[in-house]
Amino acid sequence: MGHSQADKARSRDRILSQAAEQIRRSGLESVSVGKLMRSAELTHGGFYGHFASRSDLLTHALERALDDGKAAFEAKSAKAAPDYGSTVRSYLSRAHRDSRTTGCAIAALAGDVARADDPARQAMSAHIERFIGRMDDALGGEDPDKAIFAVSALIGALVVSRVMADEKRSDAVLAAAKRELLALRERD
Amino acid sequence: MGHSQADKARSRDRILSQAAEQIRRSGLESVSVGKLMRSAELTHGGFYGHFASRSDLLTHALERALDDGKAAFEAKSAKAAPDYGSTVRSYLSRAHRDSRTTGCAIAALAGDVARADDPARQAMSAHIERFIGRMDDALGGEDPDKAIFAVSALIGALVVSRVMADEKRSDAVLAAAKRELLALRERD
DNA sequence: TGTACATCAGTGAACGCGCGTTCACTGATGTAC
DNA sequence: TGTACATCAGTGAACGCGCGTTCACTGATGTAC
Repeated sequence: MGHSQADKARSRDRILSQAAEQIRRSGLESVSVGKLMRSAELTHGGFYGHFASRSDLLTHALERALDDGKAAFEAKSAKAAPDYGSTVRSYLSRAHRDSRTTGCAIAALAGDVARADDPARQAMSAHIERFIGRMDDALGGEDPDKAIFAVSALIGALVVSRVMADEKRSDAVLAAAKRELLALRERD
Repeated sequence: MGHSQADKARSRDRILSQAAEQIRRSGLESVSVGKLMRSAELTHGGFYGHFASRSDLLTHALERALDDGKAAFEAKSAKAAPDYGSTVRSYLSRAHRDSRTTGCAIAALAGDVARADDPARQAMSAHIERFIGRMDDALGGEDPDKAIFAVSALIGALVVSRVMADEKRSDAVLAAAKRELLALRERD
């Protein structure tokens, strides 16, 4: 336990990154202050030096999860201007399906956020819009509806593939969506 | 408080339907035994005459929610063999988006079930497969992948539309998905 | 550069509360005669 | 059909526990001189 300002910043960062992982693993409401602080190697009393309340932490943890997910995803596509095909293939890969804790946080938390308060919905909406924007660019920007639809379908297919109890059927969902979304580019 | 066997069956039914509503409103883990029993106009002690544990109740409540959602949806399409176009239009209506508590439970709970235990994923998987089967019939049964994709995209678009904080953008998600999914039928 | 001291990051006991679950009890139900 | 009684649906007090939050405290940090 350090006492410097730099230590405090590092503590906050550790708390947030543990919280972000936790909400993606088990949902927005799964975070408990005591367990969270223990996982960040601190004691529960110190929590309120970093956040005003558990609910305040949740807002920041959601933002962090969304940023982490985007960063992980953009790191993979590497290039400044990722193309449509590789985004679809990477998003609908089995590796992405199986890494809920590090993958796209929109897919991991959309169901939770749909019933959350306005700040949470605002935060996720902004990330979805950015995702749509990138897809629109990748599609040439001629038909914004295609980008909106592609993003919705990517998220839907990933979520459904994570529900399917039978792995072969789960794979089939990813494969079907991949095929149809790649075909979408050619259409009209 | 009745004491007959018929009364007990009615009590169980009331508990389950309250629980099903609750999990669709606020998520699988939001159910508390005390509040649930109060909402079913009983006291908490009686709960264990109906279910072995809270977790046992959750499994049954999920099944109930899935059945309720399917029933509500099939009642709307009325016919024995609902067609593809009307299913898409009804699923992606603003009315459906705005009635999370009574609409499709797959969309309401997919995110929760993706991180739930195997029984829950089995139960929802079965409902998704049935939905895919109906869509495959409606599409003529020539390309099963199309039905898988359509179901994934319907669920994704509904979930995303429920996240969007701006109502116009939420409407745009529904409209874009509607257009693209109706076009899907004509393709190949 | 060295000392004195205010600041403040982190600790851990304590709080009131709601949770899931158990259990002795009450009294209506429904069956055996 | 009428009575005696076993069954059992539902009640409500009690349990141990973990929760979010507060607070007096400790001791390292970093600043003023």
